[in-house]
Amino acid sequence: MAGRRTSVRNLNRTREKILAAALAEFSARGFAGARVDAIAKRARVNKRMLYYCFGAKQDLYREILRRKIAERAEWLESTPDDFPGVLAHIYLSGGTDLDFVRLMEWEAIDSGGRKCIAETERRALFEKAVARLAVLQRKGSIPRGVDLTQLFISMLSLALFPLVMPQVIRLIHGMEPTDRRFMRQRANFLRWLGDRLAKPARASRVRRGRGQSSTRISQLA
Amino acid sequence: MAGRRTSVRNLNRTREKILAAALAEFSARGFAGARVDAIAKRARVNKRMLYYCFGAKQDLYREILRRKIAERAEWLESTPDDFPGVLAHIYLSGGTDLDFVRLMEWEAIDSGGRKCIAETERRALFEKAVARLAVLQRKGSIPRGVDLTQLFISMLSLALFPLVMPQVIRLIHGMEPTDRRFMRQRANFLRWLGDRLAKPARASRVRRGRGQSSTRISQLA
DNA sequence: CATCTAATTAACTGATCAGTTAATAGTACT
DNA sequence: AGTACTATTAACTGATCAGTTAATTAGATG
Repeated sequence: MAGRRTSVRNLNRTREKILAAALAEFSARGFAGARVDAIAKRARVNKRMLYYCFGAKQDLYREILRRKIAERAEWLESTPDDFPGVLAHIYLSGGTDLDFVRLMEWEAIDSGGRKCIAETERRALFEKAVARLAVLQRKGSIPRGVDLTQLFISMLSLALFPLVMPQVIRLIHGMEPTDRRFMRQRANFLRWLGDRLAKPARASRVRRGRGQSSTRISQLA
Repeated sequence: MAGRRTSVRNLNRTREKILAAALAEFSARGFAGARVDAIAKRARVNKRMLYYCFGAKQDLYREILRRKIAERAEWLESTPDDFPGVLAHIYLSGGTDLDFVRLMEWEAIDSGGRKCIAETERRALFEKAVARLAVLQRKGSIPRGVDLTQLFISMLSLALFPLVMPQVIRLIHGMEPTDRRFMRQRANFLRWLGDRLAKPARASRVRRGRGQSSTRISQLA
């Protein structure tokens, strides 16, 4: 009767183990490359349980995507309100989540153009993010006339690319994109870049003194 | 004796047909997802001929990668010498080659971190590209103190991201990243961005008047 | 035209893998 | 302690796929 922790049977625990294993496997190998047997083995669960809990491989995959996207829903919502800082924040909060980036990459490359998971929600999320840029633009921290859609695409590009193309980072830089030193360098650079893009204040601001974002703009190594 | 074009047997022609078909198939589905039978069918060639001409699937794949990379060797070499223009040029000349971008993406995601094809050549190519940025920096069109490695990574990010993550572009923008109108918009934006990043001239330049790159910086839709 | 080699073919093989079957063991309730 | 249901298991199945076998045919050479 009591919910002892080492119970031999516990469907919820089994479910959680499968989800964790499936995230790892799908992130590593994508849908086509993932092996149901490998997920079962990783989860230390009989293969049959995957079908018992989640139905077909395809259903499990969708569930994993759905959950990861939900987990990242606040990603673009909780961005700081100063423009230059947003870029580095997006990078550090989303562009360093390996599983997330890889799942998005598999989604991009696996399908020729099928409908995405949670399409309407994601579209709404992006729209809201662009709207927030519009606010910043009206407040004057983004120059007038800039195409905000392209700007937003560029921000995601800058934030996600390192984990999307780790081999390119390795070839150019020599470090792994997950290396803490690399991440620090990149965040610094993105702060500098954000500053550059931000509209120079009407008066003679520009040189130092904004506190929030412009700490450490030295870009030497 | 004469090499008539409609000869029933012609190994070179067979080879070319296989290479073209393999590029399409590997670009679309990656190494693991590509089907040898599908390549043969696309090429209208008996499957056995793939093995006869190229050995195993793995060998054919490497050959495709090798060729595409060689084809793109001059990609970063032939960049214009003015800084703001380089970014848009990289985008238009490499970031719109779907097969190329997809092969790089498959390379990124397929392998856990195995050695890349043509690793030393590519490293040298990237090094040279960064060195060219250093020249521009010394000439004053890139601000002092900027981390050129990070800058270069950012340029590739901005140029390649749309084709790397087409579904994101679709969700944010509504258009396909291959759409001519999208490409024009993006190139314009990248010109603006390049201008922004470039060092403002010592005197009072900044407002208009550089000719080479700053044509069309209006960013309204 | 006889012969030899290079190009091409259809049919096969063994491995791998998603999904299924059917039997078994734990748990709750009476 | 019997009954009913739920979770778990091992073993199986049919499809798919990379790679192979062995036979066949086009064309060059003498």
